Amino acid sequence: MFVMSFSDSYDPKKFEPKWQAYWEEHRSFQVREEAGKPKFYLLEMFPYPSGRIHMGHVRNYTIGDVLARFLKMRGYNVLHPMGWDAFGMPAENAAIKNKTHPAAWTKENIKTMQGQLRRLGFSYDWDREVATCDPEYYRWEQKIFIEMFHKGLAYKKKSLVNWCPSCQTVLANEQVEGGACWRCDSLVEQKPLEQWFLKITDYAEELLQETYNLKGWPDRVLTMQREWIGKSVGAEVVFKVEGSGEEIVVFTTRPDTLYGVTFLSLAAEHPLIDGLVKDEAKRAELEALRERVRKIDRDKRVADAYEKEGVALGVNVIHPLTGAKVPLFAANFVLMEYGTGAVMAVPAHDQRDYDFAKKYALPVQVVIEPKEGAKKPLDQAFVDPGVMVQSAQFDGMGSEEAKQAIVKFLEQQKHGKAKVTFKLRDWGISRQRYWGAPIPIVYCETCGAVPEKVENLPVRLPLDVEFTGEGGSPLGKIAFFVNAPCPKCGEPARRETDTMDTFMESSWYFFRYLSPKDNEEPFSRLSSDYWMPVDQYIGGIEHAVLHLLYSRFFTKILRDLGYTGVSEPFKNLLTQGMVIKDGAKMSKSKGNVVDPEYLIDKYGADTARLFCLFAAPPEKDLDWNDAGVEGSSRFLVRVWRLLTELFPLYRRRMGANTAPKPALSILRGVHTKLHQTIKKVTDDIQQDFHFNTAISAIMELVNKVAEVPRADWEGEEGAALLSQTLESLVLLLSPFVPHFCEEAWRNLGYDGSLLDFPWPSFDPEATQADLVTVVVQVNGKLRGKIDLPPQATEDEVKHFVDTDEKIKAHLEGKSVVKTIFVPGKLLNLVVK
RNA sequence: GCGAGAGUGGCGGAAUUGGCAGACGCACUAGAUUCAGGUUCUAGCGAUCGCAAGGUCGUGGGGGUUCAAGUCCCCCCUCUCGCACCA
Repeated sequence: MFVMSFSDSYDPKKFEPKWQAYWEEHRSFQVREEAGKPKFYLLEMFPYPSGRIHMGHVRNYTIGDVLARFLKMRGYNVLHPMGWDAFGMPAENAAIKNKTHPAAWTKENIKTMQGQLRRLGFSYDWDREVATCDPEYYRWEQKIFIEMFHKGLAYKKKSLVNWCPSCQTVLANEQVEGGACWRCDSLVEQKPLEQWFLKITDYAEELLQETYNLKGWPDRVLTMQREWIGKSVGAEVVFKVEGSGEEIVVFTTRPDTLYGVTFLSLAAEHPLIDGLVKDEAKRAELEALRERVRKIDRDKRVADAYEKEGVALGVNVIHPLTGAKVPLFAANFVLMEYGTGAVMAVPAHDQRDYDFAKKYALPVQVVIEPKEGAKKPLDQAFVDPGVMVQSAQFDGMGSEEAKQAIVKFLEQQKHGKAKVTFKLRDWGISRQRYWGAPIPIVYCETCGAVPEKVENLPVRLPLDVEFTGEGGSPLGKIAFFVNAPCPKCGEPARRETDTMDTFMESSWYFFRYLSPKDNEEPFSRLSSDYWMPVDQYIGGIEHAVLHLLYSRFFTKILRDLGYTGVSEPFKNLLTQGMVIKDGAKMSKSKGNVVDPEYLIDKYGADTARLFCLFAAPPEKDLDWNDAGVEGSSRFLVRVWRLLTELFPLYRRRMGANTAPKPALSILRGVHTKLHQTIKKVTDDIQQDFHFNTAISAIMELVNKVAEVPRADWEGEEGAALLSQTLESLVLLLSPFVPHFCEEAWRNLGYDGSLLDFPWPSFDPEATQADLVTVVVQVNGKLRGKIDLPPQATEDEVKHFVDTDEKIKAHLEGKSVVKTIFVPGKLLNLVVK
């Protein structure tokens, strides 16, 4: 039924589609829970269906595919799903521009991109495919939202929010980068709006603590998350305003400096200011300050670029411990969003306060001195720990120790308390856009905001909508959507017209893959208990604090709602580098895009895959190089030709994993190299994903095999080794270039797929070469080399040295004072 | 400014515990095959001195430890990324 032959030249077009169809028909990558096998959940970040696959996708998914295939051959039950992050703004923009519908546009793109992924031969279980715009997907998100609402984890609040004027919608804090929109780079404005929020701050401490247990994540991602969460331990201190009942609460991380407070600074927008300042001239001055602060916001704040300035409010506050009167200022460097929007100023021990005090000639009161004695005069703030001075009963205490002591004292005196502050804010998830999952809430005159009944879910996004491109969500204009009965009292009410942030969908899609067709619940607990957590997650670094933080948060929510037993979704994370060409990230605007489909057409999918893997290790940026692609293609042609040439000598399964070490020296070399290569490829794949070195090791093996004269393969020993070598070679290459290897495997005479064969194994003893090069150095400089058995002794190497004229020349007239011998490596003679 | 990472031929990149720097590939050069080009094959390919044998230098710069440093320590420079007045 098949021909044992390598008669044809390498022509990927002829067999790549055939093998894709084979895997499909045989459901080669379909998996289910199996008790007998170790499980491995391998996940790559699912794409936004923008229209076409780009090189970044090819790289990301090829990296994942190598692992998936490798692990499958090593006996793991590998879950490797794929889906679509299908809601989002580009669909809406395209709809307006091209007079189409976001749903149609998205569906079309998914179809195209799915075809492209298939053409690359990725090993997905397509039966688990998920598209987040499917009502059967977002239905469960709505249910989870409602459960969060009931637990007080989803709530509505009016506040200043980030508004992108170009996207015409609100952005979460995580989605503002340097004051600009993460998607379109427009400058973000602040706008007061009523919005739905998720209480991620309830999980701030756990999200932070767990970062210390995520051993399989890159440090830099964990650091970014920790900084984003931004925990500060300190205290709140209450200052009474002189001549008024008002109190001002400040947050400080330096309670040890409390006796050094010489004034107080409020944020320009602090709500107490208006009540405290009656003077018209002062009010005008304040207004000018606020205007400048707003402008700074717009121009992106750069710490050093703006001088500290402020307005004296003409009001004093009372120091809670000393009773001293200290003046109150509004200052441009105090942020309303952080802490309490009010700061106690200690110029001696905080550089900002010091700068401010110098400018306005305010007193500087030292309360901590360095252990080695005070430096006078102070020309900048002293911010290090030291010894307490001028601090009443705390004098002489170490400042670190005094932090706690002073907080304790404040608590006793009821002037303050210990306090922990986070930079992390609650996650605003309302979006004033159409193409997203509806927020399942109905507003009723009498009952207020009421969640939709769970049995009525999904709240479907209406598809019959006009796209005009004019501001605002079109949902508000659709009467049959907006008008809904109150789920509680049944009276006519109005539906929420905002949709959910699309990061909601991507925060739990990896759970939905576990039972994607479940119509009882979001996903089954059983499948989650079997598959979760994701063993290896692969994707771009750009989601370090967005998607990856939200997903961690959602997982904890799902745990607390009883859906899963895991607290962290991703055990190991690999962040792959970008694809660079001509010094810049590939992008349409730069005009340096290479279309993957063009590559497949020209060279075949295997070449495209091979180049992505060979050009750089996964975590580094990949520098695109058209000539390099040629090289990868050439390598495959070369291997194919080698197989074709050697095929007549090949005898199937003759020494498949047992070929003994031959007597002939050149074959012994191949035998050693083969075992070394199996070891190296295996280690490189599973230890650090360094596929580039794995591939170069295979290239070396191929070079070695090609050097052997044909006649040397002909005896029994040679044939056994040839059998093992060729079969191992094909199996070792198969995770990287699967179509090539399946076809080669078949040509070698096998029916079916090589996926059913085990990964080659090696004999550690056989990796040891007969001879190793021992280096001879004189005074650390290389003077000679000799090939000797690895166990050669120092005396044997010295004996060689005595017979080598070149080395002897360097020893002429000198005496050896010391020798260093590293067996199998080198001999270093130190002479005088 | 703070934090993290990186700096190795013309290029992408390799180098267990410190032990032959430059694996593998690309580009390039010469030759062979073909002869229209391409493909393929052989050889060369860090710099420098030398006819050669061979020598000297060489992993951003400077110092140090060591028999031996790309690798360890100290100082400096450059680049990339992240954070950016967070009290």
